[in-house]
Amino acid sequence: MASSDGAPAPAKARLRDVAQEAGVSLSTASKALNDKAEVSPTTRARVREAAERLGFVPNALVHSILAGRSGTVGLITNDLEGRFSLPILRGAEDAFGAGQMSVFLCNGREDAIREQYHLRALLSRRVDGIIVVGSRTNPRPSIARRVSVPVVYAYAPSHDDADVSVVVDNVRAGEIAAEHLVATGRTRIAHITGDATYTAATDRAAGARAALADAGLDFVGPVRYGSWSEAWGRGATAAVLDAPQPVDAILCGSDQIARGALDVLHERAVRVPHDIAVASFDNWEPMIAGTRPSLTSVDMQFDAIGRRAAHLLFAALDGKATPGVERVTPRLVVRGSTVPQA
Amino acid sequence: MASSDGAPAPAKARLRDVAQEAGVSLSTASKALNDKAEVSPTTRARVREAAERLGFVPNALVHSILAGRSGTVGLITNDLEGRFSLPILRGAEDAFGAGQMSVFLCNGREDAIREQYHLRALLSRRVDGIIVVGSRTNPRPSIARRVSVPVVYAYAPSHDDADVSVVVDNVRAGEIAAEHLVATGRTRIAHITGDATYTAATDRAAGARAALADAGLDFVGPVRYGSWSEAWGRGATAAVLDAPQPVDAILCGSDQIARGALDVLHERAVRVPHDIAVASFDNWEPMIAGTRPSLTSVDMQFDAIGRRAAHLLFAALDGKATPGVERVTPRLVVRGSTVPQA
DNA sequence: CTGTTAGCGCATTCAC
DNA sequence: GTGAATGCGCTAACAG
Repeated sequence: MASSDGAPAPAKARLRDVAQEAGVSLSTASKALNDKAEVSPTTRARVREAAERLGFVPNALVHSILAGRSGTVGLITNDLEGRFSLPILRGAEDAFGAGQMSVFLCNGREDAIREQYHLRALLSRRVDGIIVVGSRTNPRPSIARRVSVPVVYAYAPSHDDADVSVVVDNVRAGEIAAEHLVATGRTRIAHITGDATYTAATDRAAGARAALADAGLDFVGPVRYGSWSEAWGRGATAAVLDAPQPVDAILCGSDQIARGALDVLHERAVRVPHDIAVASFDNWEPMIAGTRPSLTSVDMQFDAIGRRAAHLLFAALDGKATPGVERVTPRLVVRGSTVPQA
Repeated sequence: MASSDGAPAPAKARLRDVAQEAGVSLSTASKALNDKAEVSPTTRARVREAAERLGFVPNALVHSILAGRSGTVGLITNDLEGRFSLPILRGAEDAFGAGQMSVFLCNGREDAIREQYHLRALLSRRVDGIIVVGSRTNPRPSIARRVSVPVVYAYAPSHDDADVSVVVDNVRAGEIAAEHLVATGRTRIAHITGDATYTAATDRAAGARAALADAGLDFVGPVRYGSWSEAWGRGATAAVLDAPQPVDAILCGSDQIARGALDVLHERAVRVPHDIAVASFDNWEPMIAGTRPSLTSVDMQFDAIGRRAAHLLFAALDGKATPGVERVTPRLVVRGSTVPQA
């Protein structure tokens, strides 16, 4: 098992054993370990020591039954790679306070049956609440009508307005990106983005367009919807460059699309950002890290989503549910693809 | 909360409530729901129906206490992005059988204190076992000497030979990659890889060198250790091309390094794979997806590691622990960077 | 200050 | 067939 030395058999010690070892009664031992009531310091010390010696770890299962709260939450994800889930989990862990709340992570894999299966297991384990993380930003079906614990939807909102959801404000993301391009003097901006069936694509485009309108501008050419791939970034960028109207900036729907764009610009000896600036969305570190120049990108603040989801779950536990969709504001990270760097 | 319709208050139903609703005693209800002993079909049906109506979900906490096994395992990860953890979790979920076993995922964040904290929480929740996922392949300290449940180390092995570990066979990975290059007719192979303090770098290099030796070959030039970045891939590739000895293949320590290499080769109008073949390690989909040509890479089989870890944990639960390090064989994925594609 | 008792929700003996 | 009784590990009221 765990130890190589012939350590004392790691049989789980019970409070009873501790009490016996310390020569006190069950309840005294309990009080001593829980800093309860009046227990003489000597006794307390003796109990503590006994517990230490026996490697006593209180049984949280029992405590959960007694308290009616388990101190656990379920996180149901549908995101295979963990691209969103892990950062969100991190944020949630932070908000919960490490060790206070433990998280059951289960992967629904986009399969409703599987999700139901996991849901049942979570309820059976008496989680205090559930966070559902979607795989895309589109609204998703509510998890179940009769769930006995609060549910918070993260990243992908629930279809049902009565549910509690936290999402990235993609419209705002679009605005932020466009405002930045305008602020750095760009006026002829093309937009290449992903699949139009993703609200992430349409929302960002709408936000950007609105921000441009505020500056008396509009996109040059149509919004070029395609796929979230580098290949599409390359293809669409070539089309943009070959179009009659010149551009001085390309806003890309994702870092991967932007990589494709940079590739083609480099190939055609277009200087970035001097001739054409490039900005994108996601700020996905591994994608960003290697680009030349480094990529200005709008960060989606997954950690913040996780933290807010945890907070909203807490609030719901206290009966203070806040139905509706909360939007987290993304954050622009400026790098060399829009502003020349030292 | 969860439901928008005025669904019946989702107060958790207890077995007692079901029994009452069905007009039977507690134990009869229990037997009926657990397909136990002799209960008249009519009674059983009546109980079932009552349970359904009340949305009864058995309390697994109680069952865990009674059975002495909780049906949960802890997964302690140190991998911030979930790059390894999530695929490993997936594999483990598969091996456990969805819903049978629930997984507590906690993030140690490379912080021993934090890890201990989580460990304590897991033990308190009476997990049946623990899987520890490292952030790099280097051996890591054993989690604790006196842990009362089996522990399996995944990805990064434990320092302690008495522990149970499952890792990728990086030496084999190196061999596989080199064998492939040799099999496709390459004889002058350079190797660019990451930080030499990572065993992943040194093991792969050693494996590749051994395979080359079997073919009467050796690397052209020194193994170029650096960092796991595209920038290093670019820099080192330039150095390789500028060196006096010509090469016909570059083996890269990671997909990111390979991206950097492809970049420079493309820039210098070197044809891949015609003039120089490129192969790498990790087979990380998002990194691979956009390259031109697509990248031949050795897949690290994280799912398999997760599955094996789960199996080993099961075995240990049955008292059949298998101390030592088990190595999972990686798998070559051939693409256009080594073999011209249709 | 310390010990005794009841009971959390359920499965599992046993009697009836 | 069915139901009342014991107990899992622990804490919260009570007594002493």
